[in-house]
Amino acid sequence: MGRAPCCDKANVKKGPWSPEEDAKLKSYIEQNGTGGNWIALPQKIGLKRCGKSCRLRWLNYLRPNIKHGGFSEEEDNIICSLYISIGSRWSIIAAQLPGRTDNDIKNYWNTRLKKKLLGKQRKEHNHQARRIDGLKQEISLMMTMNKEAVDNSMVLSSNCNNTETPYWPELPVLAPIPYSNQDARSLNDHASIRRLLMKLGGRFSSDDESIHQGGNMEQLLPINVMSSAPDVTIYPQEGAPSYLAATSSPGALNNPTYPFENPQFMMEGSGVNLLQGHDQHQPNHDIGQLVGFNSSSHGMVDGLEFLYGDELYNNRNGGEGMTYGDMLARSGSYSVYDTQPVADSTNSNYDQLGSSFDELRYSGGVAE
DNA sequence: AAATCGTACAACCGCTCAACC
DNA sequence: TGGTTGAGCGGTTGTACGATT
Repeated sequence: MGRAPCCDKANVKKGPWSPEEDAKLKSYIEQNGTGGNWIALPQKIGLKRCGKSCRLRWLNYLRPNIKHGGFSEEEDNIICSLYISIGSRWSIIAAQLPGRTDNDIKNYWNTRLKKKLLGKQRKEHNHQARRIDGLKQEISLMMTMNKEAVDNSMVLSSNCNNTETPYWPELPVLAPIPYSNQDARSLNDHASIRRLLMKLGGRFSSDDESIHQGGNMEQLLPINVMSSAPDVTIYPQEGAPSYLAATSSPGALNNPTYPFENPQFMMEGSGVNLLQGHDQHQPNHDIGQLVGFNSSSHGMVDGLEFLYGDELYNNRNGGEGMTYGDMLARSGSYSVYDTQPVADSTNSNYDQLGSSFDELRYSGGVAE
């Protein structure tokens, strides 16, 4: 039994709005406001439209000071930055861009910005494939370097459109970030894009994917992470949900108030590693030992085909064994993890672990 | 010139949340 | 306290239009 429809679908007009309809709606709202009831509004003004449709039309098109198209570089950067930080919460992103609507930004992201980044990513992948050997040496070198040296080797750019280096937008996130189950749902769907953004030059940590897959960080096996670059760790304030803990982007290092002006958060300074487990002194293991890449039980890399290239993706689907370490090496990304071994990939915790590792500890950004 | 394809954007759908009764 | 309802949100679809074949 579904919920009752918000209006009589049979007597409601759908499709594009006519100028007459626009004029009716606009003039009424400008004179009387919405009256706090969108459902009743169309009847009041004699429009054969659903109230939801009226609301959308007003918010996305008729409202004063709405801008359409012509996104600036700065707006691109803000969108990228916020997407990395909070995912596809378009309404929050829109709140940071005066005159832009969530729908507009969503469309812009899906039709242009995402493709722009994907195109760049493909270029990078081809380039990186040629330096795999060197990369492996680089990884072991990096592991022995002190933190400052590693940090210096990271090329961080504030420009999304920079085609020469991986980028990480350095713009501050200004919005308070409310969180809800609904938010978690939406975050899941764009995880692969965020991975792309991470790979393009930054690091990102989030446990949201594990949450909406039914996971609970406290239920997971201890996971320890030793990141090779300084991070800022955000701790939820007492009383805030534990899943609010997140590691900021390197861009945050430039902004002492990053990432959220949100009383739910407190922040410890740079150079603090993300420690999600209990024992931070475990030896480092290749995560490939932990997460077999030929498992069919979990879509750990679903959606990553564009990130790692078709060949890689096909290998995985073809059942060829490939470790996560291999994947990292081939993709030109690397990470240094502390983990607890998992004996069996069919373990019931596997799904949770896979997604959690994937989200929590993916890091990228190899300096050219 | 017609058909096909790709892109951009408007609009719709279904869901969650919160207010209200 | 539980049910109902409207608002708001994000994902998806539909369509117009320009580019390409």
